[in-house]
Amino acid sequence: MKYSKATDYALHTMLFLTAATPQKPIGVQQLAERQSVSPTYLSKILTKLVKAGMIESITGVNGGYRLKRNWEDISFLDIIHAIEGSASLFDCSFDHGPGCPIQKVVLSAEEKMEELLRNQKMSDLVREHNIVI
Amino acid sequence: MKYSKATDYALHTMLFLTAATPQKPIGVQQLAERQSVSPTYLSKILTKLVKAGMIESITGVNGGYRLKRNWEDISFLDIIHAIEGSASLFDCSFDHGPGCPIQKVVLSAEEKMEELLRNQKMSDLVREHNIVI
DNA sequence: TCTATTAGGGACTTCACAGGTCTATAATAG
DNA sequence: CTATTATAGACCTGTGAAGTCCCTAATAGA
Repeated sequence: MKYSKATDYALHTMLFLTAATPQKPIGVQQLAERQSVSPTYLSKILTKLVKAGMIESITGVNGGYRLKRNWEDISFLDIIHAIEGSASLFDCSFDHGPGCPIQKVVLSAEEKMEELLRNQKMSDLVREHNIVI
Repeated sequence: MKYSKATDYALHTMLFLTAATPQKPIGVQQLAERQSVSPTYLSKILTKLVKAGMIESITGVNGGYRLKRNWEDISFLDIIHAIEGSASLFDCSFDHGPGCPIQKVVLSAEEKMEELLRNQKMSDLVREHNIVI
């Protein structure tokens, strides 16, 4: 069980955009170079973030990607869910009447993890670590 | 990102063995029937639990699988790690000097989840829920 | 209005791995 | 000796991650 590389790319791109936070959008070309990934592939990933409403894209010359107004509230969990989906990481496929006790345990553990990821905003991370681009 | 079905089978088998806790070993045939999975496949999974030292197998007539002496201390995390491996669920593949801040966040979240899974013993679950086979 | 530049989308490929099956081998109770 | 049980290895199949390629749409600037 692992998070996908796409999630890795998404988190790092958001870190970069948050640390840069320019009015001027940043092209996928530039974003892709920093992570040694192909621009076409990265653009597919970023399109998911656009659809999730975290960033916006500007087509045409001098276009690219840029954070939206609510960017200070974006959490790690937001980004991860946008890429990985929001399905829970365990499904009991067995049949023991009402509610599997195993499922309950694993889901409460998952909830602990998500709680931390929900409370960790990307903007706070940038501020705390004094990350500058 | 999901836990494998193998983990599902392993957890349920351990729940069953813990609730039954007989001196007499239980055959994979019987264990497999309850979960509607093939005996050969389940035996592959249980072999991992044997190698991890959680259960022991007895070959031959009236053989099967049985918990080992330390069975009361076996946690969810023990079982999950035996099946899924112990690798962390996120690897930063980017290069930002010493220590990726994103990696730190995700790993601390994972640690929260594992903490709960480590503290939840299968034997406690059986006792609390009064599970009887 | 044309052109260079940018993102979006669909079709496709490749590879690894989950989730099995099948068969042969080894151990052991009776 | 035989029936029963676990173990191991080879094999198969489907799915999803991780990309690539190419065509289309939008738009800033000449």
